[in-house]
Amino acid sequence: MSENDNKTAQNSAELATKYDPKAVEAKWYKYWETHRLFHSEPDGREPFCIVIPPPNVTGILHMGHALNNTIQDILVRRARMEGKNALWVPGTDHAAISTEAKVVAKLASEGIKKTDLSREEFLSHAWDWTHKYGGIILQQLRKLGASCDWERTAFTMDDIRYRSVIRVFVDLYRKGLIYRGVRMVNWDPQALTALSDEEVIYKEEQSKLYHLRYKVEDDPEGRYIVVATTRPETILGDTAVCVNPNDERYTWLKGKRVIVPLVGRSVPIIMDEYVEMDFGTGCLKVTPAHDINDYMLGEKYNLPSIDIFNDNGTISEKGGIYIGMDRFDVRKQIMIDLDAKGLVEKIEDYVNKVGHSERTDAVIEPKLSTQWFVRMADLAKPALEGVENDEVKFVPSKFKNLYRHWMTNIKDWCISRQLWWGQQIPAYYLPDGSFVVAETPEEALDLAREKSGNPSLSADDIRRDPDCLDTWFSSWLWPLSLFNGILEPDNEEIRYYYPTTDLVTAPDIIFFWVARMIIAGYEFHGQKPFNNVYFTGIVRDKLGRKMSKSLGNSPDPLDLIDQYGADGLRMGLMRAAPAGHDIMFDESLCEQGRNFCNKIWNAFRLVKGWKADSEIEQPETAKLGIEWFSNVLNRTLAEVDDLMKKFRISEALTAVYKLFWDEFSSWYLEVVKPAYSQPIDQKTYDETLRFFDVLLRLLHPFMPFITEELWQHLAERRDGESIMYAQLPKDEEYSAEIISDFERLKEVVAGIRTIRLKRQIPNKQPLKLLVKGDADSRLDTIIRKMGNIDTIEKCEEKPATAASFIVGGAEYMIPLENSIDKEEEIKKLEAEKKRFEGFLAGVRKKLANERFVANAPEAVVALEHKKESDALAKLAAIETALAALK
RNA sequence: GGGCGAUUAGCUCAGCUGGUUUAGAGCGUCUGCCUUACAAGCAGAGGGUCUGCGGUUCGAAUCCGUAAUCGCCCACCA
Repeated sequence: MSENDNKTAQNSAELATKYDPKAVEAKWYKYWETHRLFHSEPDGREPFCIVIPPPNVTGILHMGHALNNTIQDILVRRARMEGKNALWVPGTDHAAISTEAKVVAKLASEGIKKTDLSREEFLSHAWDWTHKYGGIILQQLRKLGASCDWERTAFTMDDIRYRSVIRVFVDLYRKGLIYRGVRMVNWDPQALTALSDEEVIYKEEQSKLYHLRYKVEDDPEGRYIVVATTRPETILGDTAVCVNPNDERYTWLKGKRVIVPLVGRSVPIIMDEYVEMDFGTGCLKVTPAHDINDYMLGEKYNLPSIDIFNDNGTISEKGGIYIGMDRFDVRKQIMIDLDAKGLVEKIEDYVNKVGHSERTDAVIEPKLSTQWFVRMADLAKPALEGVENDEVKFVPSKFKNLYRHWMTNIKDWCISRQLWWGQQIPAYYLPDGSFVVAETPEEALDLAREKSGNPSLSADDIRRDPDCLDTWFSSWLWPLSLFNGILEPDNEEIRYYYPTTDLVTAPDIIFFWVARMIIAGYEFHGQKPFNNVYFTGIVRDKLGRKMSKSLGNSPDPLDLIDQYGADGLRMGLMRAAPAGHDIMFDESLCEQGRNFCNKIWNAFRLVKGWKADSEIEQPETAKLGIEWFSNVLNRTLAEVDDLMKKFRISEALTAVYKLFWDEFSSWYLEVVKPAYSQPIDQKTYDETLRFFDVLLRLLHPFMPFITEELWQHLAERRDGESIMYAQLPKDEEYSAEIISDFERLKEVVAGIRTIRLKRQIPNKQPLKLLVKGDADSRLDTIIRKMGNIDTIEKCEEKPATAASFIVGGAEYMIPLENSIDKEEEIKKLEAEKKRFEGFLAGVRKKLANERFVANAPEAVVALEHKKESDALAKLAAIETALAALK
């Protein structure tokens, strides 16, 4: 490959006028990979490490991934170029619920029911599925340019990670931090499993508040009370009605019983202050089996609990009626039946929040069941402290509040899932119903024999818990388990790479994952898992809506790469993505990125097209241009360094963007550019290539492909070398004065160009420039070149027909043959005069204020004085210009 | 119900230890250019008084308070 490319590099005329990412990206990615340039092993250098937030193994790349992984890649690539031993570890997550759901659906389409399969058979289908679809997303990450060390690709269910999870479970159990118990849990009737609190998403929904009549038992007057509920189907499980004891409307009910409609069950009236008197009717039906609050009331008053639902959300035998019907169908039917009996008082519109499963979106059913839990309160303490004292730094820091709130109100974590796809809980039940917890079946048997006092117990006598662990129970170990830090806590890799450097993730998994990793880090390794957490924003569409499959508003990142190139997509995403702020994504952002690639490409074509000649003397313009640009370059290097340290990545990219486009292309290249088909002097040529080299290095973390491509055209290199390892210059000095002098020059040139535009003077026609007043002539040669000025002269009297503009304290004039529009000139000058008079008045007001002069720092006062004198000079120039006109 | 964040140009956003010229960028708009690196481009122009009100300060887009609007997170009100 290099032979061919080097040939094209010899002659830029062969480079296309447009950059074509397709031809370049695949080639370089392969080059990087085959030369193992992403690979890292422990050595003497300072480590820099990021672990990828493992995407769902069967998932595909979406915009959130694109953003998140671009940021990680930028950080890793930059670290490499700073001389660090940079490692980015990739991997995927087994995503228990969603993968199992996909496999179940696939089997169903083949007419196979999960219940007909053994656990082993099902798992073999699941592994087939994982191997077939797994890792697609990792291929997609390659398209994005992600410089992951693929040799280290891990999976939350592979051997090391599986065993790590089991070891941790046993460890926590033995520490008394894992327990098994009956609790009200969030049940997903579609996935048929319990969920943790974090996996429930509450959505506001338009629903109804049904007012139902419950007859008072044996009441001679035939009175009834009205109960308000959003879930009439649950009356099948009612075991009481509750009112507030202070509610005078209902004191007559004390000690009475009411009849549950349709089912005809007699239930007691209980009195508890939990009931709000002013909500609904003030009467609350109590269904201990299907509502967390009712459950607590049931416990308190010793009420029976009737579980009227099957696991799949249909009515169970215990419901008595509607057996086998779906809960939502029952809701409709029961209202018809109640209405027929005259038991419906009224139906109101009502907005309430309904819990949905994060994975399946099914409406969650609160359900009593036996599950495994992690006791969190003590585990959370060191993790809370670590973030509070910035040992783990959050960027932006506002997420500390969120974290603190969650950590200080942390609930026990329900970790068992009624699934097969995942790490099976290592608990083994004895014939008597008690259990032991152990890493292996052998160990479990030993423990069981010991516990039962029966040495003849065999493996067949003990039964392993069929449930699996929550996926997050494996991903919370990720920064440790990737380096085998759980099974071998003192190995070389974990010692070298842990704690990792940065974690990049979206804020919506701060509790699911980030908080728990921090907890796990302190608990299982005595150390934080990472130094910094960078929270990205959420990618939204132009209208601010979250991107989602159902809305169809999410572009496919691969399509975008196809259209704009990976660099274009990366650039577009990053320009709009400050930390922690959601980004309103618009394809025009990618267009900008693509255009920028093209700009770089064409700047390169220009430079490579020059013929250098060592016989030619370096012109003054080039000398001055080089002096100026190297200062601007150094200033930007420092600026970018500072911004990157603060994770202000989009600002850093903006700085680089402007440096390349505005300063380098629009000014520097134009200043040093030789006349058409003329050779350039060797010195300027070499300097320009040097600048280009530094610019490419600076750009590389953001735009890896085009920079690698051009870097290889720039200079000869050996096979296996890459810009990836070219080092960034650091701590270069610059002069602010040289830069500001050039800024003034830009104003002068812009002034000349404006006059040309307004007067319709072609750029080709050379002009004469007259200068009146105090002006530095050091950069005059550049003014000549950039403004196409043939002579610059000092002058005292303004010619009658000269158009003019003012920069600093000097007036610049272009004598014109045809007369000028006096009125317009005067108007313009008057406006400018007014502006500066206002400005001057402000400055003088400050300076006249004794307290300002006394209190403000010296430098600030000096600056005000400088502003004053500058404004005075400018005003004087304006005045003389006006006088000359009038 | 609690908490957090936002409100700056037509749009999307910078401006994060108060003073760097009475606010910057990109996109869009307007004007003139196919000037042999780039029309995916070049050269220019216009456009905001920083959501309202009050305060602190010599000085406020920046700090404090308050109101309004929007967004997010958390919470067991049927």
